[in-house]
Amino acid sequence: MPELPEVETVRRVLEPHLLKKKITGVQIHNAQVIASPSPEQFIAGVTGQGIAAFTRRGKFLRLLFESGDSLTVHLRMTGCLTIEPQTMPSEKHTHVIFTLNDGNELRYEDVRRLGKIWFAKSGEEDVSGVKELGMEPFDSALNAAYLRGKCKNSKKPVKSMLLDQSIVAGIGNIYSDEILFAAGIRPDRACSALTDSDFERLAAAIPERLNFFIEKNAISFEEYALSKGKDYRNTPYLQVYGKAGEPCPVCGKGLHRIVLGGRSSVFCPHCQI
DNA sequence: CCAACCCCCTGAACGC
DNA sequence: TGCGTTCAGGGGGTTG
Repeated sequence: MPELPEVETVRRVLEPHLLKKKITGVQIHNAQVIASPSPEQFIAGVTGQGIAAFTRRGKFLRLLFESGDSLTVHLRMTGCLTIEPQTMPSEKHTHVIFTLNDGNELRYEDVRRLGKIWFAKSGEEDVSGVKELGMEPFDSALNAAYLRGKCKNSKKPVKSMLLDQSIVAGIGNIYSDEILFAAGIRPDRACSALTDSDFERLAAAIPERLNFFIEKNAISFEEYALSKGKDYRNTPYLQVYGKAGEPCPVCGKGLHRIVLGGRSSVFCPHCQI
């Protein structure tokens, strides 16, 4: 379930092994994960490209090529990227393989095939959805005033606001619960009912919590490779997500679970107001 | 404008 | 043992 901290972990782990490498070939085992263009155009476009940068925006990853063309990946629920020697057999759910010029392969694996990959020529309109994203959580302009401006006329629950990628990019169901717990705000509070103090605590909790989990996720390339890119090590540090019925780590009273917008939400009715 | 649903898709967990 | 149901949820879509 990659959200921003997991996606950033993938970026940090793989970046040194991708920069200045060249993609010499592409195999598509399942064209379903190629969002655009056609598989034929995708292979023709990606083959021969030199990798200049590996970046993240929200939950999207992007390989920027020296030509200015780019490859954008969204892992959704179960997607993962690995770099493995060409000699290592690929997994059952490996859908796309990019051959690198150093004897390795960049592989995209995705059990549920919900993830997507886009190739775009330089200057071509971006259809991946990246350009619709809101502010990065670590942007200094993400402050109480920004959130208040997005919220003042909305009766939506604050949790739905956090999950809205066009407001803040990168937060999913796990970290929205963790952020709201840290900020002491109930997930079902209406946005328009939040006070200035609530917005201050929320604006502080967003980068603080995400950065905390990025740091807890720190992993070496070797460990990452051993776990096939599936080992995220921050779950022991979760305070409320998935812990309905368990005692609140602060007050000891039972954590509650409600459903908001079809999403399971766990919170402490005593600590979160 | 919004909420409430469906869809994609598989595997784990659970009830009988 | 095995079969059916439910749940997990990111993001796009449709309907009321």
